[in-house]
Amino acid sequence: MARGERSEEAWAWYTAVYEAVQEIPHGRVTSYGHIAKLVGKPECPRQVGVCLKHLPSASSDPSKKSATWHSGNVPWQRVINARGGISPRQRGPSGASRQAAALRAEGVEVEQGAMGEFTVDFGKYGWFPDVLPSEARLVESSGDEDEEAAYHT
DNA sequence: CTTATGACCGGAA
DNA sequence: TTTCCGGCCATAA
Repeated sequence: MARGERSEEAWAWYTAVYEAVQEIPHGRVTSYGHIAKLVGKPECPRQVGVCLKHLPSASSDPSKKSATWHSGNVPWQRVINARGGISPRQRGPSGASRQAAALRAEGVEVEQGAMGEFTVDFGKYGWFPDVLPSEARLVESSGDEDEEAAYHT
């Protein structure tokens, strides 16, 4: 592929990830892997983390909204790992604790293990739709030959 | 230029 | 149960 194609592809990837993250309801959480699956790249959960790492901080100055995506409009804190835990950043624990605090602020119970690791109960707060709500709307109007799968808790 | 390593995951051993 | 491995690709050294 052409070199110029790379950046364009990357932009699409970042956009898809950020939009998917924005669909996570308030007070719920999901995993990197699930976001990756929702955007069509189930084998790239790692790159989801890369996107969030690159997510700029929200500008406290409203007149200076340079970036479309930032921590003010993308609920990055609702994305945790598949084990239901907040992975400790390499850069120090402040990031993880900040994420835990952000989740608690919206009503999510975050427990802390003996090792200082933060965990969330997916049984209570997990959000794992088969497809994005925006896409699910399209499925609704399609043929209903597909039998509704039994869904139990 | 080449390696190594991540805000990761699922399956195999 | 645990550990290991391949895959993805942006960055750092």
